[in-house]
Amino acid sequence: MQVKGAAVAEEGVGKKHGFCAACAAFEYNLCAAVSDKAPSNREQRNGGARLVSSVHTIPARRIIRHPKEWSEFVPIICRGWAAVSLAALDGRRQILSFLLPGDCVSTAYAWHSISGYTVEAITDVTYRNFKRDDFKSIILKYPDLFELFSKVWTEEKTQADQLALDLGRRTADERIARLILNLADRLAKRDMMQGRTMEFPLRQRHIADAMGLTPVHVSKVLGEFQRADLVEIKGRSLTIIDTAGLRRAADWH
Amino acid sequence: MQVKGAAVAEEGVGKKHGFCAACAAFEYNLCAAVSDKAPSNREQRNGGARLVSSVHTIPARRIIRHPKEWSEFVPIICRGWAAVSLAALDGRRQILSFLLPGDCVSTAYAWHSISGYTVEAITDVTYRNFKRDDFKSIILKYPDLFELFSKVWTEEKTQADQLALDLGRRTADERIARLILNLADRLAKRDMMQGRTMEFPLRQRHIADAMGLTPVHVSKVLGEFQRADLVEIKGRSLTIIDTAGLRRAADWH
DNA sequence: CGGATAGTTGAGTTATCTCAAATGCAGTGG
DNA sequence: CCACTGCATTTGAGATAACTCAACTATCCG
Repeated sequence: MQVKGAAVAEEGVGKKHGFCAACAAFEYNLCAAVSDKAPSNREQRNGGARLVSSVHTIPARRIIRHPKEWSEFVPIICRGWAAVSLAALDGRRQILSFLLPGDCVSTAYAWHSISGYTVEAITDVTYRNFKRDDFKSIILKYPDLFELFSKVWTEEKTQADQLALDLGRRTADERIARLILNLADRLAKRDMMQGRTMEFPLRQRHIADAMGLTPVHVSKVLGEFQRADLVEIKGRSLTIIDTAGLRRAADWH
Repeated sequence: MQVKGAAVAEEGVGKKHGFCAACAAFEYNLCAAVSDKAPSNREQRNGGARLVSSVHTIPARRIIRHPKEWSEFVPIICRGWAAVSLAALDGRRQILSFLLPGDCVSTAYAWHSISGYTVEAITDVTYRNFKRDDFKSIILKYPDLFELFSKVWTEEKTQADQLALDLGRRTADERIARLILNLADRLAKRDMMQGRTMEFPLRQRHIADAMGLTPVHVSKVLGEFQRADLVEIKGRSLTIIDTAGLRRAADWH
């Protein structure tokens, strides 16, 4: 499938703004990373360049990227939630990040064939594969697109570093509270919050794998949080009831 | 101080190869990151561009970068060991990486003013500050220098992700064994190993802060390792006695 | 309805932490 | 050269956060 300039009207990200999906993705990420600047008009700029990409839809629990795969595509999430993880030899898993619509699995994919990471759909996911070389040259061609990209890149690193701080130095309660607040923030930037309520498709084993804990323990902590009226989890959605309390529990800035 | 092409003869990295310090640093990092390719001749290429930089030397334990500082310089280590860390509000610290000669504090510094990180000298350290804008434009000007840079960047991210896996999913023994093996690898790439012996200036609190543990516990683990004849630590140097055993303890690939 | 996956709860275990005291060791000033 | 101060390390005893195991319940989906 070929995408040229403003030619794509697509579900989720693409649809919303009605221009090139890759740019939309980065605009999203830029918002998340840096400011609230409204997406600008980028159509004519990419008018000349051709960004080859293909859309895929995959059901929940399915693998999007296998750790042994050396792909030459840059995947960007259009709809749904996914998880990027790393595994030790004996199978212990660590989830490095949850991907939301507009997220790139990793900006590193833009430069090199990467392997070792597992990307897994949490909900049904639709994503878009960009050919690395095209992606790369588009980014390098337009300086402010590159600027955007480098911000996303930096933001990605910041997140990774914060994760290390969480895993190394915070208690289970703090970690889980932070995860919730973090997700709430990211969803808010995407207009995916209904007030204080968010869609929350994560299973407790996802939370456990992301925060270096056991599902059993996650259950206990989440139970406490609910009994303390910090949050309410019902069905597959989560409502933050006591923001201040949750922040306190999270040792939030 | 101005550095132009091959004009610099400098201690450590620079001296060894006798060409532009920034390139040398990246060559080093490239070696560490990707391959063993011998540094190529890069003089004439940078002949036209001017890279402004200044050299600083700082005693052990002193801060190189304060978390509240928004600097417009990209610091690269020339000599000595340093640590990059992040702190929570209440002072809990997580060391994200140890910097060796040739390392850039973070490639993210090349694009943005970053704050929040502490960089601290472990031994006496001499480092070089490059003006960000110059640094940036040099990198963008020469495609294969950019290629190099992107590899370092990717490697940095890989390390951060592995750290998360370590902190989230591995035992104290594994973490410490891996840290040692990791450092040995990195030092070997820099020709800084004498056989199986390396200079080892880390205090146990550095190891603790890097691996999300307590100094007390680090002491105990290190004690076991020595009693089990895996390593020997004497003065400020460490010798790997039983590589296979240490690897086993580390759950090494 | 049945079979799988997910979540809850309790009891007992363990890795790691905290506290504290003792020792070593390096640099400083008298 | 010695005493002194400030760090670093070692060691032990006791505390605790998080884990394991296991049984039970709830939820989902064909």
